[in-house]
Amino acid sequence: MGKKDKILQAALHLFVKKGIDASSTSKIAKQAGVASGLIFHHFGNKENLVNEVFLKAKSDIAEALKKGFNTKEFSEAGFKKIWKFSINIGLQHIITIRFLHQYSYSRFISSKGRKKGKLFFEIHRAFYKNGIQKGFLKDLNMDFLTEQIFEQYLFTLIYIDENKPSKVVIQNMYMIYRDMIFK
Amino acid sequence: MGKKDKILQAALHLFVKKGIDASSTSKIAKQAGVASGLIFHHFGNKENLVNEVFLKAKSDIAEALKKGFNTKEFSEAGFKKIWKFSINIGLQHIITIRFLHQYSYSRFISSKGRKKGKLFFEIHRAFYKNGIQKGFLKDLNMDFLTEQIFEQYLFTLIYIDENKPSKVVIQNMYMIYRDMIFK
Amino acid sequence: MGKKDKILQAALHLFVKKGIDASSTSKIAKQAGVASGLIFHHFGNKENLVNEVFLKAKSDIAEALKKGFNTKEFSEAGFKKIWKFSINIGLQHIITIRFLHQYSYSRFISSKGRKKGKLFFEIHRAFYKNGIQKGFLKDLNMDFLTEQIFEQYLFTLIYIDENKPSKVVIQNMYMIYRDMIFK
Amino acid sequence: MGKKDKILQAALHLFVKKGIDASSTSKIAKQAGVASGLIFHHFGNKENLVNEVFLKAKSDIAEALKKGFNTKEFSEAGFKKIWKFSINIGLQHIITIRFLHQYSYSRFISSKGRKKGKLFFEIHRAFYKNGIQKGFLKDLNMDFLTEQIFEQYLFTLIYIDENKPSKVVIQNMYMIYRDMIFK
DNA sequence: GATGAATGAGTATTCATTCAT
DNA sequence: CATGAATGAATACTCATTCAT
Repeated sequence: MGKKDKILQAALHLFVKKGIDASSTSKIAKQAGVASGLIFHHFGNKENLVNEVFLKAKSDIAEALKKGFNTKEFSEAGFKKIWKFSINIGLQHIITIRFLHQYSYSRFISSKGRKKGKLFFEIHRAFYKNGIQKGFLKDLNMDFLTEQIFEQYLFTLIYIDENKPSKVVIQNMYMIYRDMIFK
Repeated sequence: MGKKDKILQAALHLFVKKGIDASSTSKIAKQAGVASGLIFHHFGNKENLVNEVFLKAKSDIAEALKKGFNTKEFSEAGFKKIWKFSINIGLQHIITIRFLHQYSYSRFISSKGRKKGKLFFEIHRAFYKNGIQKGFLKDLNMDFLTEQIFEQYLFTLIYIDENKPSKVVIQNMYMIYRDMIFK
Repeated sequence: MGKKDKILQAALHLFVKKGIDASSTSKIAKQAGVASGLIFHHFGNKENLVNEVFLKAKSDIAEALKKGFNTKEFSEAGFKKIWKFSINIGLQHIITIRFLHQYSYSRFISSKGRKKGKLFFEIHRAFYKNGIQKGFLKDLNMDFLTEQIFEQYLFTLIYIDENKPSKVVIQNMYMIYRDMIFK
Repeated sequence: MGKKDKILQAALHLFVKKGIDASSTSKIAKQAGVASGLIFHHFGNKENLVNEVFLKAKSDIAEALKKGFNTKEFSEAGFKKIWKFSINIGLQHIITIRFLHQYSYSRFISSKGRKKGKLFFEIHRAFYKNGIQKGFLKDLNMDFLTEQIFEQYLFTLIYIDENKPSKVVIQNMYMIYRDMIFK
């Protein structure tokens, strides 16, 4: 892995563990095993670093989730399959998920970064749109719907990771999820 | 207002606007119009100050919401009334709400503080419990249910504050909310 | 001497010896025997410190020179007396003089500071004005005249300090000086 | 223009605008449109670069002024002609002039560099010497005289550049200049 | 209760310089 | 000749906290 990637990785982990403000650039550099100046050579300043971590996080999750979408045709069974798959993927990327939960809507992410980040999930938007058109899903504002679903997705993953609930509880969680958006 | 309260108020506003890490005690003191040393005279250290801000926030919201609960008997109509009332109250205390959204589950709040904070909402837990017993609500783990509801409440308020949605959209938001927890 | 004054003094000496850019605030603090943070407590930032050093320098010199002016009435004999007196005073404050020579017209001094600094020399301006009115001095733009004279004064002092010239040479220097401005 | 010359030019401009300490090698490289390493390839270190900029500056000015000296025979009329010519030349090279004014006697220029720099002005020294011998100029120490004249020349140019004075004022400035050194 | 001078470790960032390519 | 990634010491400035008044 190149040194730039090592910085991104170390930053992601520290941001989640300690918070962005409390993760000094020198600690990030030490953790990444590079000179402190290299962060500024590659990213210019800490703010840019944070935004690049964010973009990589969104991109990584979007990439990993993509494999679950083998169709644009919405169906309830298909949705449940995707949900299960997505939860599994999310638990495999739990650090990245935690970062997104903590910072997606924080002052650390510029609105430019937020906009760029949304582009990675076009495939999901299309799927939900199809669900609305076919009459499965509530006819909600698309923007609100997708944000709500993603927030809920993140919250669910963190709850699972922290409380290791039984299969029954997870089943309950799915139901809540489904009832929120299905007609 | 006493100087101690001025400090608490200034801290709340700065924490929401700039973040806790980025709100230095000296800036808080300046904003409150008091000497920097006074914060340590009253609160000992910054950590204690943060936790007292948190406790006051929870207490203020709980106190304000109390007036909406004139019964412990759960009913769908009563729930909707309370929901509307709570949204109005929340928008009147939007700064406090934002603070709770950002920091309730953050590393800044000690587990002791979090526990204390839950006590203020006994009245709500009782109400939901009654809702489960009467068969209105899904038979979910009480802890998960209340956390989920409060998170959802905060998210809704912030979405409304930021996007000023139409009555129809707010109605939709209520429906999502209701379908999540009602059987 | 208070700690604030110790900082001003240490800064003056370092600025002259090493240059302003090369005199780090931590070196200034160490030289002054105070904590590094105290500079920022008292002056806010390095720029302000530099400007306060400048103002103190101008004020100190102006104060010391004042004693030489017991009249506002210009005369050639009086002028020569004042010149000799001023040279002696200047040599006693040679560090301060060097600071003014190096930085009075540098980018380190704000135009606001420069303006304030001029006020200290009202007494001189009045004296030269009188000299022009009485027909002793060339009828030059007052602003140009006084700046020219002060620059020349600083240059002379530094030449004397560095080359320790004989009385004859100093006499020559006076003549140059006189011929520049006398009709 | 070769890349080496581009570096020298960019350095000159930045040194005048921002100061030498505040002009980092990487900024110089960026301004010159070359890779940062190239400065060290050509000049070894920053100090050498500064001294080469200085030498080029002196050489450029000396070269440009040379054309005004078509005689070694001093005369008052000749001197005035040369003065006017030199002021015009100086204004055409104002950046270079400013560099010399700021740094000729600064700690950035090594004594070796200063000595080398003086060689470019042999033609002037000879001219003034002739002026002393012929009884036009005061019988001052040659070293003091030439330094004084050059300092005065630089100061005059900067005053003109900054204040755009009228012809009358410039005429006054010449008179001061003349009276300083003429018997 | 209230002030604000004083501390010194810590922060983001810059810098001159090196070196493999 | 030319590039730009990489280094780590140094810099201006901030911070939580203490303490004498």
